[in-house]
Amino acid sequence: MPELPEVETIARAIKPEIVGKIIVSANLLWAGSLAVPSAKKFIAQVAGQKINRVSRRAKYLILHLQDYDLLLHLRMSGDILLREGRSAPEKHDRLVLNLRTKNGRLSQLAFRDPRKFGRIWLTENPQTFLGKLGPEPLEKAFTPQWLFENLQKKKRLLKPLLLDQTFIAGLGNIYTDESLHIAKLHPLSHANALSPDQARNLHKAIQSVLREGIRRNGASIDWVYRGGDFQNHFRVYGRNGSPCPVCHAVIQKMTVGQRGTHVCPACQVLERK
DNA sequence: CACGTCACCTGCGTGC
DNA sequence: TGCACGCAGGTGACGT
Repeated sequence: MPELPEVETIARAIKPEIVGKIIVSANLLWAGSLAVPSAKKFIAQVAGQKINRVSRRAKYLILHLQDYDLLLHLRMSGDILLREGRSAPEKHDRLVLNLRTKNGRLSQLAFRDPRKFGRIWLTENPQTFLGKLGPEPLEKAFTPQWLFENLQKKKRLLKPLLLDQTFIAGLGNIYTDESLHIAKLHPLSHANALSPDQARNLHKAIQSVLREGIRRNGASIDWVYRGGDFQNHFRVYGRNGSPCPVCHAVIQKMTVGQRGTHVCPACQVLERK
């Protein structure tokens, strides 16, 4: 489930539930989920740490602890679940943090990840792992001007570029397809061929679709469910064979950079350069 | 630098 | 019902 709006939804949901609590202990059920440090160090270092703050950067969820930052990346199938009290780990739990409030109330934070692609970092230097990310698309540094200038510098195909987290941070397959459709741009366009107007439209589309995703609490598809409903408002993603909501042409599915890609052949015309 | 390919994993829907 | 297959919201390591 995890693109920017989904991770943001999770961050907002768990923040009031876990800030101020103490991580009493950690139960690491799949060591492969741990990027850094070693399992032994992780368990020792995380124990006793208070959760001071929760934030998000790109698709990373960040728990700011007393002495470390705990970074969680959900990749394709990860999720975060909170449980009251103490219960046995569930089938796809990869890490469970046992929490306690000052007055002794117990709860758990579970990192659930069926496909085991997700990763966890416990570090004093988060910039080591977050430093190469591009701008946050909903923050000030991401302006139409910035987008145009930086598209000009890239020869790459538009969709793979938008998926590149070092270019812009937070877009994934769904929100990229949706953005391109709103901006009436073809995923196979060359980045440096966009006009200032097209760049401005793309900028606006990216921001509006991410805001819509957040407003709808993200998209919940397949067996991963978080209560969001953006999946009911997709314009093109997963809608191949259905009519375009704008012009009613039949939406087509193609492959771009090994990713399923959805376009309206009438709205998104590939200009040959 | 840009691009393609593969690897990492499990689960679900489809079609035979 | 069983089974093979294709596909999935992401990224990183290669090779050309």
